[in-house]
Amino acid sequence: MGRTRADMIIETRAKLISAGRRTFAAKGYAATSLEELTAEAGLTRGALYHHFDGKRGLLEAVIDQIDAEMTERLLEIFDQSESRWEGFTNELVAYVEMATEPEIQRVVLLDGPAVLGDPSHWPRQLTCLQMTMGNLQQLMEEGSIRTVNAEAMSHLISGAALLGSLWIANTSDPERASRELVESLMVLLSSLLPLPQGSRPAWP
Amino acid sequence: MGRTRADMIIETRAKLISAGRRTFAAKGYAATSLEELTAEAGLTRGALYHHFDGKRGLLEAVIDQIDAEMTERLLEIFDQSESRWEGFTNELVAYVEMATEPEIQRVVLLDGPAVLGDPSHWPRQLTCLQMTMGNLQQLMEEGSIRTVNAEAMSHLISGAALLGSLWIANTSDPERASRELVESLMVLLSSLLPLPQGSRPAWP
DNA sequence: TAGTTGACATACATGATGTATGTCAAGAGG
DNA sequence: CCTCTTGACATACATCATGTATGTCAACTA
Repeated sequence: MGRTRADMIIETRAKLISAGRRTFAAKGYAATSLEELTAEAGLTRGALYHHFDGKRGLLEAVIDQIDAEMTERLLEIFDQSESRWEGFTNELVAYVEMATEPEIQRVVLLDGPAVLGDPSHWPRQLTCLQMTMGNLQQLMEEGSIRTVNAEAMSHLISGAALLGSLWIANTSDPERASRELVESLMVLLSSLLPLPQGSRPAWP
Repeated sequence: MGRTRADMIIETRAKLISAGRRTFAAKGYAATSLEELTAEAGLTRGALYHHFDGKRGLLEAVIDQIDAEMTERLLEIFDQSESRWEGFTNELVAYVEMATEPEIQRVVLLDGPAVLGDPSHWPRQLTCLQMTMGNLQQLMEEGSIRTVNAEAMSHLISGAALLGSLWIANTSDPERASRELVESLMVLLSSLLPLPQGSRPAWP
């Protein structure tokens, strides 16, 4: 009933990931020293190199954990929505607001792609993005939205949300920016709704 | 008529920026050694630290130069278009395709934001982004598109284009992905066109 | 109880950045 | 034409970060 060995391992990994989240978010990946990161966790670099594949490996683990939390939060929001379309849009709005949090923005959205490359090719690619694409496909099958290429469209939409969040977080009045961005986002998303026959004007 | 001193300086800076473009694009910012970068330019790190504010400073200069070239190419495309709306969309399509080039993608779109932060707050913020916003405002004044917040919308659109390009460049069939992405992008942009009265259905 | 595994710490080698100092040619002035 | 000063660039040095190799001691196994 005392601390078994496996428990210690789990605890150590958790401490390292936790310190990683704090330090990466506060100082950025490049400016983070593993020495002080591990010291903050009450460990040494030896532990880190034993459990993870170096600095990169820790970043991957940190991003995985943050992504899991994001997914959970988004799923909850989706479940509380009335329709699938409403859930889809609510999720995106929530995503934009979440992406304003420094931990997510700095670690997942800025350093992540720079260090690990294209998010859609990560080992465990961002579950949030997959949710967006899945929703699009379901909505198309339901006939709730127009037929488009779900993959391409989901990348466009998540990209819009990403840069939008970056803008919000760095503006002097984030509240106002957030409202304006969500409003504009809904305009863009409205193009997914099915067209009444012939109602769309030809481009000027 | 011989090499004057000012000419040498310009030449040296150009050599450093040129080497920076190559090396940053090929190996990424973090993995680039200033020693080999300057050696490739036939110089030493002393020259670099004399002319630029360290590694960051060189990156800024490199991005400035690339951005200037992008702007030039985009302006040309805009000028060859019939209407402002067509110029706007042509520009975006061209942007997506340009952002597929490794130099632009790696240096400007991945490492740039990670090292220098939010692009819209860069010392000389990306001219391309400003062009998008300017176009939106003009189109709104003309009455060619609906009234939206130009700033928010331009961030959304450029973000969509950015992540879309990232996807294209890392897919196994870039040609096909490019077509699909442009098609989806045009769907999203169609939401900017003015609505015939009451033709837009309420959301389900 | 003794032996083995492995979690983690310590020690070391390598290389990168940034800075301080040195050198030598280009331009200014008498 | 000669000297002095400026500054473009190179060299030398200090610091520090990563990664790896080695060591140690507690936990499981037989």
